[in-house]
Amino acid sequence: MSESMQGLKRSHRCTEVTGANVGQTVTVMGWVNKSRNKGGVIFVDLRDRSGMLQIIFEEANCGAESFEKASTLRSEFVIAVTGEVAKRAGAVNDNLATGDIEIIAKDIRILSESDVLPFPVEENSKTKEELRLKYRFLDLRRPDIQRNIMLRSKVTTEVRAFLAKEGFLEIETPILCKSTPEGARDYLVPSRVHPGCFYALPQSPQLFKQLLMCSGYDRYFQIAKCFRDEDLRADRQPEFTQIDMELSFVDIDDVIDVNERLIKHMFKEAIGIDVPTPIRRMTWKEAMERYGSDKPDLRFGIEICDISDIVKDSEFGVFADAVKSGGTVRGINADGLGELPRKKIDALTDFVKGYGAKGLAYIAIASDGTRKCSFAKFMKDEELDAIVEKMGGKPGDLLLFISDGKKKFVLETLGALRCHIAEIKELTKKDDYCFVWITEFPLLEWSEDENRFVAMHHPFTMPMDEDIPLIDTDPGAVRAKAYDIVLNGVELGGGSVRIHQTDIQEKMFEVIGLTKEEATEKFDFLLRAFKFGVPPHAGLAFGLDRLLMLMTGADSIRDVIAFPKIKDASDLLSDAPGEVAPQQLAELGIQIVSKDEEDAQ
RNA sequence: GGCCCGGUGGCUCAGCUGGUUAGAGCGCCGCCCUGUCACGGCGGAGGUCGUGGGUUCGAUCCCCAUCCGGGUCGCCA
Repeated sequence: MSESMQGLKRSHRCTEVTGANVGQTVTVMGWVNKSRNKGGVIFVDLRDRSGMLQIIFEEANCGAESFEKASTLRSEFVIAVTGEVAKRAGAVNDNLATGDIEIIAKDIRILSESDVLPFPVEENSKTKEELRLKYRFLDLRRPDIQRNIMLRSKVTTEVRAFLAKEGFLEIETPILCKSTPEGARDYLVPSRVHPGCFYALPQSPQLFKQLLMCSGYDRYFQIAKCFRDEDLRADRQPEFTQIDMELSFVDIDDVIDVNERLIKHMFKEAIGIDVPTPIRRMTWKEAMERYGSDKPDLRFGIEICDISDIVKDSEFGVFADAVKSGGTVRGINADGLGELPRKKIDALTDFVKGYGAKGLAYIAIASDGTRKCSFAKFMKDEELDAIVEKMGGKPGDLLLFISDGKKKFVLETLGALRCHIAEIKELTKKDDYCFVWITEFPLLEWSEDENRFVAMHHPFTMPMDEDIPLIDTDPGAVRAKAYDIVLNGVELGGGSVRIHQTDIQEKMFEVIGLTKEEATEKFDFLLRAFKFGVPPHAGLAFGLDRLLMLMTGADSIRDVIAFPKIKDASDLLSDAPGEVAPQQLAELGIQIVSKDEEDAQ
């Protein structure tokens, strides 16, 4: 039985009723979180997005009919209650914001009933994600998820307020775009009017925001949906949201300055955290050498140490050969883990093997100073001493080493191991916010697959002024005016100063092996715009989902997105993607070729 | 595409070396209860152990395949 709310008006959300309202008559509406029937008195915890409020039903106050209705209440019924606010006659509930008051019900309407739930609507759900996502509308009722979603709204509101004050204009860019084959895989949308032609959904508004600079809008921002058809992770969804911005007549420091103030504002207003500024800056090279990552987690130390010099002439072939072949041997000191059982060390070996390492060498120093070393028989004592000394090994420490002919591989694997160790040692507190700017990224990266240099960021990224001459002589050494903002090992955002001079842009295309014709074909509209007066400009984009994940302490961005997709990019709630009618395909001029037919051709 | 983890009443889980009447807590249903808030008391219902095949006298358990979900490597300019 569902009743109408005709003639009723909600006067308060649940937690908007306070002690100041005692004696007043209020009307509240929401969901029955829980009903406790004591026989002659019925307590109902009413819930809405603001929180919880206790309603009390006694026949003497609400009459027989309402009391009878109250006795039928079950979890998640939607009700409207009119009653008088009162100080609690019984014990105060300190766990509730409204724990010292209650509503003495005079009248109740059951606006909607509910089936028995597939899982409880409660905080810290232990329910499998599969089920939660199938019933996402229920999952979204959980107070912790509601707080996440509401915080997300708070953050975007504050971003708009801050950037508007700073002179940014919010401008929308197209969702139906032209496919640009560089970078991630595009989501494609077939065109009905142009059979055989496709739009692409934007991976980011990159080219359009640069055009807006060309058009003189000066400072642009957008809360922009972006799409990438790549495999998902806990922090990657096929559609995600960026706080995207671009500024004219600026250089790196201007972008960093306004964004540090934005970060400060967001963290203060959203979660009450004071972010100290200026935020530390670290070059890409330093981050890689010390932490094995371009997004180092600086909540803990455990820095990487180079022992190549010590072992390059040793009898241990694995180490010596790695150095001789142009590689390196490096280690980290997992201090305090010297007594780690063999099984756990083997687990660490399996961990690095997951990254492709052939093995993990170790020196375990027991608390009495005795060493267990996986490569002791190949090493002279003085060599081992030198290694331990260089790495600051003390009794109780565990020294772990990786060697390989490729330095990048050694650093990245140790970088991952370093974070893994920190997790084991529980060094990563979620409310410890360690920001760092990573700067001076390489402009170019050598691609083994394509046997050419490719742009590390994108081909419009400006080289550092002093490195411009190197483009012709040593392209791999050129540093870019690119920067990432990193928080607790997560790449929160990134950007760059863009090239606005034709000669540098042409050089850039040349070095990545793009002919003038190819460049024109791929980036025609941007290059055309650049002929007609282009201001120096630079920009940055934050991953809003990751930002919220870190602010809320969620383990996955799925917990801060209202309707996320699962690992295979489908949606368990709506069942997207789905097949479409043959008629729809015919209109689009699309023919589905089955696997068998494809093989036959 | 590779590797790892999981799938047992509505939910969360246990189930040893293959033989159990397949259990527990919560939830659900019924009755009782006027100060509960993890309410309480009494009683009750509810399971093709993801699916298919195999081994075996016998499979929730072992093997193979497959589906579903999670993590991760590759991938993500």
